[in-house]
Amino acid sequence: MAERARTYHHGDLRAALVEEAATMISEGGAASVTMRAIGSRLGVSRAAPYRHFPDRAALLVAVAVAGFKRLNRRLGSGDTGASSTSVERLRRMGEQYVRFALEHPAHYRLMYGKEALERQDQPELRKAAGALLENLVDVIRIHQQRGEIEAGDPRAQAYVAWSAVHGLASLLIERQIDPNVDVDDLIRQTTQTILDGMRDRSPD
Amino acid sequence: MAERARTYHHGDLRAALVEEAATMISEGGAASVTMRAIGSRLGVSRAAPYRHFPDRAALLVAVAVAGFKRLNRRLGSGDTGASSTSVERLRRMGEQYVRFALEHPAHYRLMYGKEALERQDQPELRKAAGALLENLVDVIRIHQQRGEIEAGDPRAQAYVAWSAVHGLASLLIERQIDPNVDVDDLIRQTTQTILDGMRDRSPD
DNA sequence: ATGCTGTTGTTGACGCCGTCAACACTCAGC
DNA sequence: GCTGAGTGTTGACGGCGTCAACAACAGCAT
Repeated sequence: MAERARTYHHGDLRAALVEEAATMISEGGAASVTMRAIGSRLGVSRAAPYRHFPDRAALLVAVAVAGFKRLNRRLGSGDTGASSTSVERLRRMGEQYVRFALEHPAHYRLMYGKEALERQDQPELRKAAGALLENLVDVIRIHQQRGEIEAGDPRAQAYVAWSAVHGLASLLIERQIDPNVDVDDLIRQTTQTILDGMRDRSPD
Repeated sequence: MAERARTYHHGDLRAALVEEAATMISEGGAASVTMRAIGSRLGVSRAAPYRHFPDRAALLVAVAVAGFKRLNRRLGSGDTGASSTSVERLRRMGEQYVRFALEHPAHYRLMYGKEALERQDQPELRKAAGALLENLVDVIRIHQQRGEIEAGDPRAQAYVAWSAVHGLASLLIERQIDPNVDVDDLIRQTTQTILDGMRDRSPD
């Protein structure tokens, strides 16, 4: 069941393609994922991937979707327990978000780079990114109810927070930030600034 | 001096290439800028651009640098006068930043997309982006001295603010944000949250 | 004016790419 | 065992970036 020992049919080429593409992306960026190269690496012909994806962009979209799911899982696993004091959970989410991007820069780039996918509105991708947003909205709503975050449309606040961490991740990945600054400090300061800006100041 | 009326030599092909590339990018994205297409559009051969740029990436870098300069000029032109109340100037910078990105999405993408440029550390590009950061640091320092922004490393604060507006611009461009939300409101809320988070709370 | 030299533009060719069409193999179910 | 759908292969086409060899021009010294 494990290895089908060189049969004509691969066994599960589709899954293998997505996995191998992710590996290639981390090694040489999305541009290095060519249909010919990935076929060769998996021991199949250049046209074999077309039995599972209509074109190269579709394969890359599948990889991007997988990335969003991984990221989502990572963010969700952050202590759902109410043990966290204050808005600690939100801070941790932001931190994990940026850390994911730094650990998988090329993959992260692909997830947000519509350019590389050159396609109209991938619904799958939109759904995966949407799930991430929903997660964030939920957490924000919880903290609103606890009075730790000012009232207002939680979706808008989620967009603001998402913008901050995505922007930081993007600038770091694209090497727009002086390598001498302490990344951990910067992450902390970014999340802290956002949280301070969203803190409930009603008793002011 | 204006038109050299079909001579063998173009006159100023280098400048024409950068300009035409920018046009093509706005029309069909960076991917549509091929050496053959741009040559054809300018009435020269496919290899002519190579007399002015070592390869396609170098041409795109030149376009990206031009974009940073335009953006910088736009941000700088925002009322240097001390007439602005409070941190109004910072808010306006953020707004103009995002607006630029929305008006020139493909160009903006190129400016930050190292992937498309697939190159090691373009010093020209680094310098252009660096100028933008310096600008922001200067303005933040001014507001710090006025006591409108909490003390601390202004560079770190600049990175935080930059992250927020860049992230928002990026998410908007990549259509990750529900088109039903009011973009102007979102821009305002983002800049406001960042400014609140950076506001001096020493008399707390 | 003439010829030299460096710059700029052209054409031909190479290899790589995505993709399609036609063909080949394999396997499950009859 | 036959069949048909699913999967993988090969050949071919056009487009791409790029290099090498060649051609036209501009400016300058003579």
